[in-house]
Amino acid sequence: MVVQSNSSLYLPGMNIDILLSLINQFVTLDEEETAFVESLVVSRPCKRNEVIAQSGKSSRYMILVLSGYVMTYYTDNEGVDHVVQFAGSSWWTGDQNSPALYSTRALTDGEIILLPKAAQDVLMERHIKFERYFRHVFQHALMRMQARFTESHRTAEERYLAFRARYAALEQHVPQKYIASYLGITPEFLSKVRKKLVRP
Amino acid sequence: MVVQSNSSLYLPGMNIDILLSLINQFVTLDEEETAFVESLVVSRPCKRNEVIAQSGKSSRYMILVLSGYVMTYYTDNEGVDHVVQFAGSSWWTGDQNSPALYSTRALTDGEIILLPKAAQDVLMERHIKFERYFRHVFQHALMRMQARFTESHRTAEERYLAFRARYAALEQHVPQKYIASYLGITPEFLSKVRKKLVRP
DNA sequence: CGTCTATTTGAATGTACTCAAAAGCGGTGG
DNA sequence: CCACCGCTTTTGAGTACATTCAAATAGACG
Repeated sequence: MVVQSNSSLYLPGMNIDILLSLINQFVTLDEEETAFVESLVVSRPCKRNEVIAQSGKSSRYMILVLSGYVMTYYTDNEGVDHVVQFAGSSWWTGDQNSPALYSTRALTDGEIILLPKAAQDVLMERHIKFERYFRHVFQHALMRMQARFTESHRTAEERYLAFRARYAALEQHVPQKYIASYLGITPEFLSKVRKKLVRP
Repeated sequence: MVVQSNSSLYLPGMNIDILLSLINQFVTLDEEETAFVESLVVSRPCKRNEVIAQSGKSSRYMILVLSGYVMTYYTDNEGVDHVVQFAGSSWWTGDQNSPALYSTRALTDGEIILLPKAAQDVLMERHIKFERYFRHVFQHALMRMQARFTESHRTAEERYLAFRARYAALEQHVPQKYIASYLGITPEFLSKVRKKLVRP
């Protein structure tokens, strides 16, 4: 009997390779280093709407998306969620703050790698290559965040068009209300912006 | 004859010590490493309104403020400046992008250390301690930028009150129009916010 | 199929902006 | 020392962008 399924097959050994090839684009790991990072990370599938990491917890992770999409968000004092970042395949997300300010939730079924914060510290401590790699990751995350901040000074319509251009693939998978949240506007207003773009 | 001056005396040798003690709070430099960093940085005074680094240039610097205040800003398509960051004593500023997106300008007379981007790369390449130190700097800059982004969702009045609480010392030295720019509002509106706070 | 959530639509409102003009303030030269 | 100039800040009126609230419609999932 053949089991039919839309979800991709889960093959533990294979997934770590995506992480290794990402790191190897920037530094070259030897056998010991490769084995070391493999021993510290956890690769696992995740289901749509699953909360992968919760704000307020002391357990923090760097999260690498292997397939599917996730979003990282915070919840303000009035209980409203604000999306900080979307992440697709080969993107890191997570939260450096302790306790964590942000939560991460799966937007689609997919697969992720979890690197616990303590394990990341051990990696960086033990091998300079990991220190270098994560310096690179943080440096680029900083630049992206600065760009995001800069964009927030433009109008909602401009931000939406820029979002579309950049994350075309995401729009298929993400409810509009989360896109509105990412853009910093209400779902109602995003609906009006979209309407105006179709027939101005 | 005695020359009178408000500006502090400029003593070349002494200034680097502030940089070294900053780094040594996080890693411990030996003699060679200390000499190496000393050989790569430039310490110099800066004058009010002087442009220390210019956007669009390929020459980029990490800038450490020793005394006085500086601001880092970008200029949008309409020619309007937007303040990204203020920096006071012991704060790093600068721009990782190439070519640079941001400019840095002195708000008061003061002293700064310039670390050219290429020199920073050499430092990080040669000694793991610098790699580690700057990873730490970037990681924290990222968290501050995330916090700044988060704040941008609150009202102008809330942002102004938060700014005041956090940068009380700065308010003395910075024209209101730059504070307005930092807060993402017009100078006119900041004036109205302030008026309302005095007599609501 | 029915229920629950997401999206659309409209009206009223609020927050912040633009433009214009007046008032305040600081530095400079006579 | 004062008067003037340029720049910053204040003030007001009118406007634009985005929100809130309410209700109707559309979609998704069990």
